[in-house]
Amino acid sequence: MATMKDVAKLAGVSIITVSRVINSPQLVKESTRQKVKRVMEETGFIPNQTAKALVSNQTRTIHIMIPESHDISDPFIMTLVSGVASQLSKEYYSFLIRRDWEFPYRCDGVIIMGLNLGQEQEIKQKLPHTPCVLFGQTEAELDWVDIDNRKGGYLATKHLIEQGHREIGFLKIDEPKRFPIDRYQGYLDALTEAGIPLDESLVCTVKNSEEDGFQKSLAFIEQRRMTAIFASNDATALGVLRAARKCNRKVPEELSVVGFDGLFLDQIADPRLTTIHQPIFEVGEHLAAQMVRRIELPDHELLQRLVEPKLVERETVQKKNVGQ
Amino acid sequence: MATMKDVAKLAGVSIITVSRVINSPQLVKESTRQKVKRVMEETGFIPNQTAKALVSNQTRTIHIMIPESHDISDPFIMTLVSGVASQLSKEYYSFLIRRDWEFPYRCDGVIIMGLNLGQEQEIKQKLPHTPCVLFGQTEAELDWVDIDNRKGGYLATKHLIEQGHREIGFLKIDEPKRFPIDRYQGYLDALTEAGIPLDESLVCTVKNSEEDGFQKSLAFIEQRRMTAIFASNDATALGVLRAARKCNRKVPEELSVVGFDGLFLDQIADPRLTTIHQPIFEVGEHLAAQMVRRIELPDHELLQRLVEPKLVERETVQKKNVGQ
DNA sequence: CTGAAAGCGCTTACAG
DNA sequence: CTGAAAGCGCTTACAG
Repeated sequence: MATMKDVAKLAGVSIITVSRVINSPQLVKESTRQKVKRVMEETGFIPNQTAKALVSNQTRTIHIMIPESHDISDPFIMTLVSGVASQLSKEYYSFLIRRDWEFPYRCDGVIIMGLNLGQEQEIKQKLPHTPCVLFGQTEAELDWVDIDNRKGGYLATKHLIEQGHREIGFLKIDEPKRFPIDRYQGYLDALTEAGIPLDESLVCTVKNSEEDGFQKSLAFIEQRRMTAIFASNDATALGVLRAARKCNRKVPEELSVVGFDGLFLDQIADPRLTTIHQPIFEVGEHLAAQMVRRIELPDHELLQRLVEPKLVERETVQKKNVGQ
Repeated sequence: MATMKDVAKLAGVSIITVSRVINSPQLVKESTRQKVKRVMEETGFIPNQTAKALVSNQTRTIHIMIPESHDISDPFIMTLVSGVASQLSKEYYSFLIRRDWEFPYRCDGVIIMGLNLGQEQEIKQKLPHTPCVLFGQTEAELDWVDIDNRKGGYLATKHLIEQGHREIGFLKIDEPKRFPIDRYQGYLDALTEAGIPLDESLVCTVKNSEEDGFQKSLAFIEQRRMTAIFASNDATALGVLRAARKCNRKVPEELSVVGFDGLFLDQIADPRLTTIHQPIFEVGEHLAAQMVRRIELPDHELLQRLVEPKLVERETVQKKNVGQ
């Protein structure tokens, strides 16, 4: 495999000139540049990035931090990872998945997901000299990409209101993260806009699972007289559908349901779930693009980007019946 | 960031001894080893892999070749990529996705998928000095991992036969790959075992799409008097379901259908599709594990592994009716 | 516009 | 059991 040394000798120039042709060609006289380029083609020269990395103290490798609590074979994670992989690869950065904070390898930057509220503050201590991009917005001075969860919550609730519903239950995910709060806020936004006062007895806190969605909404459905439920994600929405089946309340005729995620579960639900779709693959691409941006432009202003989710209408929402 | 030089000075040994403690500790006297290890901990020393890579001519980076004809956001590819990423990361190898054969970066090995029949022969010329692992079996002298497609085809057909079906249609994917042939062979195996002679008029060639599955099976369903169809993958099986709906043949009462893939489409089908599930995430893990194995043991014998698919029974197969 | 020289942080025969 | 020295293939002030 040809090295810069070989190319230099064949082109009758010094090794430095070859380096310049690659990294700052404008500094090299046209004719020498042509000559060097020709030799590079003839020899099939590929620069050794490892040597470059050593001298410039870069690795061209990104880590993506996925806490051990998340299953990598989950469709959400697979989609995010694929988006990151796709974009990084286009920019010729490689990456690997990291499951904890201790790690025996260096990298140029870390993409971080799954943080709890407040944990953002520790990031700078844990990774003092490493550029980071977070999946999830924060007040901290960090780069991030996030879904506009508040907008999503608003769209879901507004859709139900437009179908004539006024008694709309809300299942709030019980996790110390920001997204449940934002989705709840969006729910409030839509109610306020429509002049519907908040009935706190229609708001219920659930664990993030189909099972708890089922358990909680069982009691919930029987006690309250709501005509629609907005569940904070598709897993709990599936629980609602099961509970409705058990209570003999037909969906969507007697109960409308909207979920949030739109990755997979919405389509296997029976009936197909109307939901707010999060473009997670794109989020992964943005995370990667911002990571590379930050590495190559360390002094760039904060990179923070909100991605729009959108309503996907399927089979679980219907106009409120007159008798309902 | 501490270097080996710093550690050596603090431990009062030479830099070589530090290197030995890391790479071949058995060559170092117990007491010096302890001393060096302590200093490494105190200084939080992390070896610079880039420097190691340069001197040992390794990159600790793997490429995965996904031809441009494949969409990276397809669930099949996302699952495969995630399996590869997961396993490589455990072994501290990073990776990137490559879309063509020309590539300006070096790597320690290439995982290759999506090859057409016969293309395996060119691999060694295209990548003369790079270890490769293929997704897809071949006669060529190469490492590979594959789904046992013949076994899968056998399981699908046998399941239909056990339900009393004897006129079983087969949709053969029209691609210059090996898997359609293997699945067809499995179909023949099951027929032979049951003593059912092959009726070639029941075998139909289709493009790999829902649309062509629909078009071809339309005529197919009307002309023939088969009671069941085994489609070579879930996309074409969905086409069969649509065609059956159009011809007013109820599935599974009047027509049983089995697909192949079991990644996603099978669950969104209506009714839910009985299919042969391919464990693609695991295939990705095996590909990565074999890649690392080959790199670290270059003279190891050929690494070739067949992964078992399995039948997932859902709603599109029924016992053959007496009148059918 | 071009080049000689030092150095990035490791490993590896070779010597003792 | 331990160390001095060369070298992996690049980049980067510095000089001319």
